[in-house]
Amino acid sequence: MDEQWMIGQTSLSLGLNVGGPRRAPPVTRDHVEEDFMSSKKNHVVEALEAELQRVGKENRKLSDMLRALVAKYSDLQGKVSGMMAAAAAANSHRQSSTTSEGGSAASATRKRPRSDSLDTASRNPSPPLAVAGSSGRFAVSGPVGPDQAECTSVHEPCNSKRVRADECKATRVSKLYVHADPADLSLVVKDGYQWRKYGQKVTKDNPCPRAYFRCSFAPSCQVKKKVQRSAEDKTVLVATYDGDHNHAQPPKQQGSGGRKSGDAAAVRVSAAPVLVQQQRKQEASTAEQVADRKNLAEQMAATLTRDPGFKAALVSALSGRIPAAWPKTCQHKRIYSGKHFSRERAGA
DNA sequence: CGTATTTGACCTGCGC
DNA sequence: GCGCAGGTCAAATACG
Ligand SMILES: [Zn+2]
Repeated sequence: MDEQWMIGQTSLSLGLNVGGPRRAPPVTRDHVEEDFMSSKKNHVVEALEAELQRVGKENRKLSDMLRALVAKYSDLQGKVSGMMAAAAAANSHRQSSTTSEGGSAASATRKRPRSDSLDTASRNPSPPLAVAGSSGRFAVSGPVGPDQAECTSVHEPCNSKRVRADECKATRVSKLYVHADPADLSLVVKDGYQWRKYGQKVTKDNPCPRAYFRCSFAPSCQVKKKVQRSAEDKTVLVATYDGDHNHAQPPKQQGSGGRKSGDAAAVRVSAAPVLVQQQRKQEASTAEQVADRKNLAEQMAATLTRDPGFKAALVSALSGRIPAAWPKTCQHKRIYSGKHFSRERAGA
């Protein structure tokens, strides 16, 4: 089905793999030479065909692996969601007794618990799920020890009223608790990704402002995060991640000119990014770990399978031609995808 | 000079 | 319909 594409792409790698036998336009001088050239040409064609077959084979192999990955993922996701449902049921039982958030009774009375997990999460420390199967309890309420980060994540289904149709694809929301110096006013959680701050707001139930960040790979990556100091313990930064990155963590490179990204500025925060990542893994129970990894796999699988250019990228990768610079070009344009969203919404 | 951040204005959803 | 609160935009500003 992709033969045309394959041909086009393999022609890219010809230069790499075949290399030598590129001949000049045939100016026929001799029958002998012509014969020689034609035989050589045949040789090249054979080599090309072999290469084509090899690449096709690899492509099939990778596709199979991807399929298996997706299948495994959906299987595990089913299990996880089952566990989540059970945990949520258990959670809702004791939720009434564990509203230990503090004395913010006024705000609590004003609003009914919304389905928006971000909102509820910020006012209610008990997470919307408890995936910790082994430990039984999943306490994120209190601040963790110094230099520790704790993370909880959830697949947000389409039940939120505020979630619009275009966001209905089960956005993942995860919370990360990072210990930070209270004297440091920067609301930056260094997690290895690059973020662009696009807003700050003082919320009602917390005197500390909440900062809004968007992945600097936007609009290709729609991940957002909110960072706010815990109302109880100002040494704790609560980072709420909305979505999953569809790319790897950027290397510690900063573009020419301009200033450092917010991520780089976060050196002041106690937890190093790698540390955070590792602690996320460590804190997470095995179930969550699996879910986390699965989610990553899902992201990759979904992205790849959805992307028509996946195969092209695959072949490009095989031939070492990954377009590494594309996010940079994206950054150059000041694209606010959200603007289009909101404006369109306003129009409609 | 190019890019990131700041910050007031604006938009949208929700409760009354 | 109005007011409130959270979220986002984008011009102005800061920075390397
Ligand atoms: Zn991203």
